[in-house]
Amino acid sequence: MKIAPAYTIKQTADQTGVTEDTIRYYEKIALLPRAERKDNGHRVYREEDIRTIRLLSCLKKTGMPLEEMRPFLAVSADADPADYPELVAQLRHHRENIVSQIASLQQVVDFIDLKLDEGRYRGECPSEEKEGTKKKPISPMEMSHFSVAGRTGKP
Amino acid sequence: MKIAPAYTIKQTADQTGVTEDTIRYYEKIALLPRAERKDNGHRVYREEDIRTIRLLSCLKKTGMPLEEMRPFLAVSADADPADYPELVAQLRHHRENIVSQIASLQQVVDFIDLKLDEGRYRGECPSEEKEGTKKKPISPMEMSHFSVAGRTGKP
DNA sequence: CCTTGACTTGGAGCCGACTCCAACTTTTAG
DNA sequence: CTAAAAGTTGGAGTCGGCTCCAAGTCAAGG
Repeated sequence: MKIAPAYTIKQTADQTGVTEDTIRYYEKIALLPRAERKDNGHRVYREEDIRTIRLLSCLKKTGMPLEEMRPFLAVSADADPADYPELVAQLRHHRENIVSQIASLQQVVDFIDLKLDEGRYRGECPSEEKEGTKKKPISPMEMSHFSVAGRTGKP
Repeated sequence: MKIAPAYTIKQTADQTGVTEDTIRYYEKIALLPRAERKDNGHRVYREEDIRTIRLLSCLKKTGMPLEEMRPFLAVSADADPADYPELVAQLRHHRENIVSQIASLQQVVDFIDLKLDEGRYRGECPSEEKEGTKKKPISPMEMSHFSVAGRTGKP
């Protein structure tokens, strides 16, 4: 039998980058299962809990609302996903979302790169083309957004 | 001179997937520049505006707070980024964030795939291993999160 | 024995981002 | 001429996600 290392809420907070308050909050709304307690009532966390919290934190960074994280926890927790076909569907659905989010993000990165490069070798010629006229035929990878009105409400 | 197509706020909302209310709200907080008006006071949007709104929407999906989007608008709007070194720094900073977000998301996708596969060819043997025991040595690409306690508070 | 510190709880308050509303004007259709 | 549709404004309300108390418990140190 090996000793399972245990952590206080503070240590857990430090390790995950999620505040104690937030961890308690997640437990309150049952996003996290009720943590095991010591005799004195203090919460005890294990490695797995920390991994879960990190997963939540990671999902959160991607803008996912807490409610949508529940399916992940269900799978993460114990479940054999195959037991819950509905859950599997949800997961697949989320996978799609995330994949398309990655695409979105990649576009934003491209956008930034484009803008940064653009600035780099365009030596401040007084461009006065009024509006909407593309200044330069940019790479085939334009894809979507960017480049907007000249009317920015500047004096 | 070619005719620049113009859109109502409703059309704009439809095209961007952002509600009219939200568009007005963005204008109110000056996240969008004050839209041009017709004689009757109605807002008029152009292609560029629509692109901008889509960019906002895209950034929002990634969980970015509205305030952090302002630099993007500045660049998107008119600016030669090179003129504003501070802005360039911000952009680079955001680029980093986004790249690491992509990595996070990729991990989540891997996580899902792993879980889905796991379920696929594990044919429902009555697993009763109590807790935390990894059921199977999984791929070298474990990387981070997932797999959590068996204590999920389920009846 | 008393303080300090790390924890507990319940609940209040806060901020960001909408979302909804009432009151109003204008345009279009019948 | 009236009514419906689509817009305007300012402001209030809502909701998610924390964040911050106050009051209390317990454990160890001086």
